[in-house]
Amino acid sequence: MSSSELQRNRAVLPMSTVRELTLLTDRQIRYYEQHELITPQRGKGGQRRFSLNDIDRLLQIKDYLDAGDSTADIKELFAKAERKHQSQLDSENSLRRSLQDEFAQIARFNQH
DNA sequence: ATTCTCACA
DNA sequence: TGTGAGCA
Repeated sequence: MSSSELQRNRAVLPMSTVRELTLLTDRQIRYYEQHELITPQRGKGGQRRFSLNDIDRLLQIKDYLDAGDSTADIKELFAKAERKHQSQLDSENSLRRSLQDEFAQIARFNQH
């Protein structure tokens, strides 16, 4: 996992910041969490700590909601996107392995 | 001061 | 989804 990707997942933002960045009310943000559209971490005193990816998710939720999708629809859309992303990574790894194998073969061949 | 949970004249 | 109460 890349360094920037880790940073986007660092949950450090408090409610107040997320509220302003997304233009959503804290009431709505908690509501979406209840419906498992986001899963922010918790800090001291049980307070939510959001990451940049959480912000991104919230922005997407806003768009989908405007487009007429229900919270259940959105949850499924995210799950689908996640599965797609995962299979994408899998095929990349598989391709990388076969290339490494081929190079290893070539290297062995050149030694003889 | 801020956020959290829970309940609802 | 909004609002107010009572905590931490």
